[in-house]
Amino acid sequence: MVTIADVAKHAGVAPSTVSYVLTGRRAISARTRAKVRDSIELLGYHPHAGARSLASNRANVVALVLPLRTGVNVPVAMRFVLSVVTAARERDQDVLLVTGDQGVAGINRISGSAMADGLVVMDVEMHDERVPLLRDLPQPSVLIGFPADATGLTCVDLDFSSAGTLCVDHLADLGHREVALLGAPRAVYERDTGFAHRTMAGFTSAALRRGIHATTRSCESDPAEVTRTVTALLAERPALSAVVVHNEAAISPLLAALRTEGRRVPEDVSIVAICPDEVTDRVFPPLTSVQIPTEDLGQRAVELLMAKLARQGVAPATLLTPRLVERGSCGRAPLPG
Amino acid sequence: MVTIADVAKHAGVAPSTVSYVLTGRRAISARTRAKVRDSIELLGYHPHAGARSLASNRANVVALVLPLRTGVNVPVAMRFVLSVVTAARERDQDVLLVTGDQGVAGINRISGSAMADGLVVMDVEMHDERVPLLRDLPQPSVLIGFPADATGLTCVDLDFSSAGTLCVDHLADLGHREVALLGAPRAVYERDTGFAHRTMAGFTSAALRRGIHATTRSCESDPAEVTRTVTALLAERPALSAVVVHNEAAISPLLAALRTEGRRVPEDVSIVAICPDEVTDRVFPPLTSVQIPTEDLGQRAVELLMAKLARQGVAPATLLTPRLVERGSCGRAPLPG
DNA sequence: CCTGGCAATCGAATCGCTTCAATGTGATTT
DNA sequence: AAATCACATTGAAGCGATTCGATTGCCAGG
Repeated sequence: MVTIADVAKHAGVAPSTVSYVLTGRRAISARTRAKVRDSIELLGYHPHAGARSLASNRANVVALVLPLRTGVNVPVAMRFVLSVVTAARERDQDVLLVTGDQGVAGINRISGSAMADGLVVMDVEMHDERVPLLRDLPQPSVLIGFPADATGLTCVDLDFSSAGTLCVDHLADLGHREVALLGAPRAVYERDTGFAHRTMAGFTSAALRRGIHATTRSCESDPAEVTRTVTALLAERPALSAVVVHNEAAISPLLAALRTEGRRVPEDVSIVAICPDEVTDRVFPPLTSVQIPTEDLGQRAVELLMAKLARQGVAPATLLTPRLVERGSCGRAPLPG
Repeated sequence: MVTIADVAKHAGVAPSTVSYVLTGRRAISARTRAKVRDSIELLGYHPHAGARSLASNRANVVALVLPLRTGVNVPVAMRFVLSVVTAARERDQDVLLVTGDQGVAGINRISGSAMADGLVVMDVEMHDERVPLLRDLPQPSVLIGFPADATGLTCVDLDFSSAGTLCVDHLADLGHREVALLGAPRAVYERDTGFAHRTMAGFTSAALRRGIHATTRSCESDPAEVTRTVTALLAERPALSAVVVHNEAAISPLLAALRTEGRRVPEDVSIVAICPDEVTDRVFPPLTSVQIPTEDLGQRAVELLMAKLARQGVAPATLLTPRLVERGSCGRAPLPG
């Protein structure tokens, strides 16, 4: 193994000088810097991560805590993971993957052993057992999603309440008088997941304000279940003219079910999806949607974490404003009767 | 931070004794062991990962190299990731996630800095630029998938060639005379991915041997594209009575397209899927399938890696035998005409 | 010519753990 | 009672980086 001493010897300088060239924490003359860089290149030197972390108290590793619970949409979760990894790498951090079942014990282990300098925590529930723990961890953390009590934490999320509102307003503006929300699987609501509840709250309160009728339904990811749910919904609410779908796995089956029932989109039923952009494009017809900016959220989370690591103050809450993109799956409400 | 010295003082022993209790590398009396364990518990001690890795040359970290290329099915990839993480944790290893774009540079960095003791490499191509690199890395590695030249490497995979054969034999036994393979997206073949080619080879050679007609088609993941591909296929091959689908994303759209075309499963068309079990259950009708044992593969990969780390010899190639599970999507071939 | 100040570089201590040679301690054998 | 042995434990030397105070060389100002 090539050590810093080898590089130093080869370049004819002291080890500390090599270190300063690498970290840039002290001024080093251009000549020396070049010499050292050359030696590093030539010898193929990589600093030993363990040694570095021991000496500097910085591991240059971010832990990504990802409890893949039932009901979470895996491709969407993966988009977050990718954006976090990408953003982290841009800042010279590596990513340690801590998955669900490890839970609180996993966080304790990672934190206690100083494997990571900070944590990004995904899939946060309203009453998450990890939250009190994160609050008094020595390492900083950023949550993607909001728990019920976010004091002392840094959280990032889309403003799902506004997203719900935005959908209703869009549909109400088009004259719809009766709308429905096809939500996440039941399990997601039952464990009190913020984004699901908040969307629903925004949705129903906006409907109230606009004086239109709103139905909400949880919806499993199994296509057969979706079909059943949709069919039942259409039967129960004959005047229903628009559906907001906040469940990536339900989108295709929903469209198929409507086709089977002979309802055209958007002539008979308007649809707004709340999901990442990539999903809406993979489907026919393309859906008007409120975008979930996974890329952006992951990146923000890492940015905030880095800021906290640099002991800069950061906003405790970052709520991204939702944007509705029209793609033609919404039309004016059909005349009653 | 609680250090090993603190624990030692608290337990009234030498630091080295604490270390030996932790690693079990030397006999320590039951009494001392208990004392030390208590102190560890009481003080909430976690060994500093960096210090440990520096002193012992072992990071207790496995790097998972996951280039999420276009065409790979994300949920399936995630199943592998989960099984690797789970298996790793059972062996007290953590998992560092190295994603695609980092490629060769990423592997060099991880290896050079001794961040990980070994690598699990996914999504291996036939002519993968990472392969020669892995061959002379100081750290051991295990590939999930086979490159063209696997000498000097340890690889794990399902025997996809047999899987292709198995499907054809099953269908031929049922009297089918003309079958088709709906494969991975074109990009996957173009970059010479082993599993896709091998399935195809097994499929076509078995068809040849059984004297039945075989068509093969690559197939994009976009549902609209799938529909197009299927429709064209049915038009071109009017006598086609069975389809083998080796593309998770194509399954639902395929079934939908057949329904649209008025072909019943299995009365008019028999279907065999090659995919993880979870996929076949989420679909109606349940599909007869050759299972891709993601769980098993991930676990094997980690097992092999651990064996290599322990300097035990391991088989260079592990090919799991495919199993076909009947679920009722295959029937006897309809009589011609 | 000496001094003060600045920039660049060096040397040594330090981080927390593992490991190995050495030591202590009874029990067993001679 | 001395010698031997196995077992349990200790002390000190690293592992490879960072970091801080000290040192060097050089130039401007007096």
